[in-house]
Amino acid sequence: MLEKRYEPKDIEKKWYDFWIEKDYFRAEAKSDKPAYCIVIPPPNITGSLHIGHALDITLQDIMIRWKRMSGFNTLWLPGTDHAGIATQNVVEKELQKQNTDRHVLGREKFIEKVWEWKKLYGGTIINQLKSIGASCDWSRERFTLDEGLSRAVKEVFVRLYEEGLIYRGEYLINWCPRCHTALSDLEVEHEDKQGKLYYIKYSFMDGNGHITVATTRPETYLGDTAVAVNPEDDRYKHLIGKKIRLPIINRDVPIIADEFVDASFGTGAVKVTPAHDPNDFDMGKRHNLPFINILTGDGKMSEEAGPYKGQDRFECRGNILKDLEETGHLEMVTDHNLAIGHCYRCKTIVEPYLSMQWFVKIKPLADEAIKAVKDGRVKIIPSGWENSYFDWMENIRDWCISRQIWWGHRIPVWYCQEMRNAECGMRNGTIVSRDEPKSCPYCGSGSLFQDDDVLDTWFSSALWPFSTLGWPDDTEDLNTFYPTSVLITGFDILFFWVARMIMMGLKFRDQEPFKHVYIHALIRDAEGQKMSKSKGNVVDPLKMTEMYGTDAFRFTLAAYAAQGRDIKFSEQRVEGYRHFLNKIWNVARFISMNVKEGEERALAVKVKNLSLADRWVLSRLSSVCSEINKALEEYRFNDAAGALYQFIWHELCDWYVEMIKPELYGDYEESKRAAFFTLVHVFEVSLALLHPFMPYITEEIWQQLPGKKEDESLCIREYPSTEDGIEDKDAEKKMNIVMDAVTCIRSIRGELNLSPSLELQALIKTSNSTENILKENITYLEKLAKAKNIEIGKEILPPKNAATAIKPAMEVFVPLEGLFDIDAEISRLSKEKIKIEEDIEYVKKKLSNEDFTSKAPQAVVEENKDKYINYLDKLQSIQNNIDKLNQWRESNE
RNA sequence: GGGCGGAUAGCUCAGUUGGGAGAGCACAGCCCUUACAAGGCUGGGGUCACAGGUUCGAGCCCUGUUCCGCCUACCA
Repeated sequence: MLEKRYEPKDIEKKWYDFWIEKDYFRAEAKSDKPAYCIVIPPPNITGSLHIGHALDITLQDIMIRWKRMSGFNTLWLPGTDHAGIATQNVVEKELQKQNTDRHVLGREKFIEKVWEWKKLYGGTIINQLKSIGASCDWSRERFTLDEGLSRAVKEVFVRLYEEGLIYRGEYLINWCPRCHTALSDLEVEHEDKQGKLYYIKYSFMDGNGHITVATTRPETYLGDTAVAVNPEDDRYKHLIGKKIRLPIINRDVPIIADEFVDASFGTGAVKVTPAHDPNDFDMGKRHNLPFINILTGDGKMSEEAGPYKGQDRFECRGNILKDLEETGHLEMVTDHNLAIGHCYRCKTIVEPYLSMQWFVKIKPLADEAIKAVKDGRVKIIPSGWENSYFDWMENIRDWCISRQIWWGHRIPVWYCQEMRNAECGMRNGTIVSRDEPKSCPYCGSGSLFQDDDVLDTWFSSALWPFSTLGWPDDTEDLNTFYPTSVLITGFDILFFWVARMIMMGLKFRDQEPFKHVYIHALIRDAEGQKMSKSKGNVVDPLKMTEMYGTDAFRFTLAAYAAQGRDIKFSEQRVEGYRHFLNKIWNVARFISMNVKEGEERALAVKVKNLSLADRWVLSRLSSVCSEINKALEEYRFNDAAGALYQFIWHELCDWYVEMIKPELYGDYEESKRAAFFTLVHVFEVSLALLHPFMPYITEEIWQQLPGKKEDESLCIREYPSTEDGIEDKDAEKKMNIVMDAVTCIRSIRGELNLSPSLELQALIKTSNSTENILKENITYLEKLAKAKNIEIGKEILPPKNAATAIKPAMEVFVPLEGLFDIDAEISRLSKEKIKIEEDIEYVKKKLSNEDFTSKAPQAVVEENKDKYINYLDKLQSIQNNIDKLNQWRESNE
């Protein structure tokens, strides 16, 4: 006998340990079974489980458990990401607390520190994944800085370099002055802000007059090396070639002509700062202008800033504005909206900054990745995301991959310091190598030093689907599981990660890394706001599992996961699904209460005499099985969850269990056994269907269920298919008639506020076809409608003082005697009458429209004609009853 | 600036080839009926954002408008 309440805590741990001990989650490198593989989006080692992970993990676990049960050789490959900048930041903060910093420690010692930190805290998130039931193959867990993955990174770097797809050069990149490193374009978050447009007067060198330029960043004027105008702009044509003198610092720069300048914006004259603006950079190249870097790496003004040297960039802006104003060079200031780039890790405003960096020439890789999606080798679900993917891929720019931090994959490049011969000189002493070279392969010098930079973390993540499987070695895992089956993740890393995996997978494996990409929603709070620590509106998934149990939480996430829409998370809904678990738990208790000694074996007996209820529920089960499988196949998690909820609660519990109670409590052994067998069978199959969604409670109940299958765990029971039920349309049809009759009586009871304990008599006037069905199943009516002395027949006449309910093919009368209120009943029926009259009007209009009858499909026309006849019948019945009631009333008066 | 998505019951959302709108929660009424009051039964509640169009027929397809959300962008 099961406990009165379901207590998740102990049970969850018990079964997770059991599954691990039995090694169910381990995949086979070689197997006759078809392979099914998902690589986990590796969470940061600095992270702890947030609700987005919880959704992501739940959906993956559902797919994995479903496929494992469905007979696949299933691999869910887990791991974590070293998260270069984020992790370095965390450890640096620790050092700060100890009043030291990484430069004091030195590179080697610092990295040791980070590894120590990783050992201590890096496993946190992995344990949290386990706690929500993730059935990963932990024996294959990987970390992006593992020896093996590092080898893959070097291999890829070297090969891309050798093909000319990786190059080094001095360009404008996004620079975070706080993290002290370059960022890729993607790592910059733009935020729209109300800013100012400053109009600065530049006097001509000869002292006569001036030209005004507009800028949002006045401090950069210190780096100006030209003023540009559009060559077609009549206002300025005559000034081209003239020189102006920059205020305060008195540098003389030319006025140049460039097509890029939009004459309609601002004054039509642009200050050109090649070292601090991407457009100006291009112009600088075109016109051979000097590049003056006025900033230092930590966002302060450099040597080039003259009197402003050493000032913080924003402090400097203020000072410069003041000085320009005082010297009469600030013409005016207007409001101006602009998007400002922030570092995605620390939110500091980034600077376009000129520096020497490594880049991936991305176009050739992107072209292949576009093709893979275009011709369907990679399918993105929901397909709406394909547009974004193409848009980004088609306008992609070279990827800056070097980072000026220490934690990460150090760039496998060395520089020869001596460059003893021409060959070495030709290469600028650059040595790109998989292994650390002892001496320069070109000139033999032993004086080498390695590039200081590390690679973008996403560079190693891009290799994840094959580096984790053993690449560059030719492993069995790789042959078995690559390409993987599906990648499940949020859209926020579609470009960061998904797109880059596709590029790298195609490049190095000649095959797409996954066949499907399922993009799920972002979880917001109940008001639709993005969750963030600063807003204080985060929902802690671990708290949810503690309060409601992991299963209820997981089921909630699945039920929420409709495609293409964000999730507004409400705790109430978790509570609702906890009730669902309670319901399931109680059916299990009901079953356990009805098991008697020796009955378990009887379950194996082939039962022949199935009742209508048995046949109905088995038929419903059959269609639910196919519904669930189809929904999961199409990643419609919410539909699958909804179908299970509906079936188990409202069909199995509300109808079936109630219907078989008379049999279970009765003495007729054969039908008792049939009912019990069917109940246990349907429930067992339901548990199996549910298992991927709520693994713990289903396992707990299943283990105690009589007549379960041979397997030692629900984890490895075969996933149900339509054959687990028995399709029986005839039973469904008959059952619907029985249900209609029950509903009629219940409606009368409910609408007249009669007590559920009050037994009612019922007289049912039927058509030919329904009479026998109802007569055969009269016990259901008695039980479910709490009715007695039921009379069924074609010739039934409405008794006096009876309430009436009408359904297709039946009229139900409930005599009420003293309780009967004739006026209330007339008004009840009149309401029904109005409804049906509206219906009739609607269909009549349709049918009398010749266009409809001639142009609509014949089936639709027929359907409406049938409807019309049925409506008329119903109206007739209602009218007859109203007439009768009126007669009675008159005769009583 | 470009692109994408959304607007359906009080709330959160389904709605799969266009054939008279559904669920869960909330609400109201009757019930401690021996699995379950975390429950049962019954019921009320919608101009499917707005305006046009296509069609015999539109929540669904097309055009435009408004509001909201998101992505993207080298708008000085």
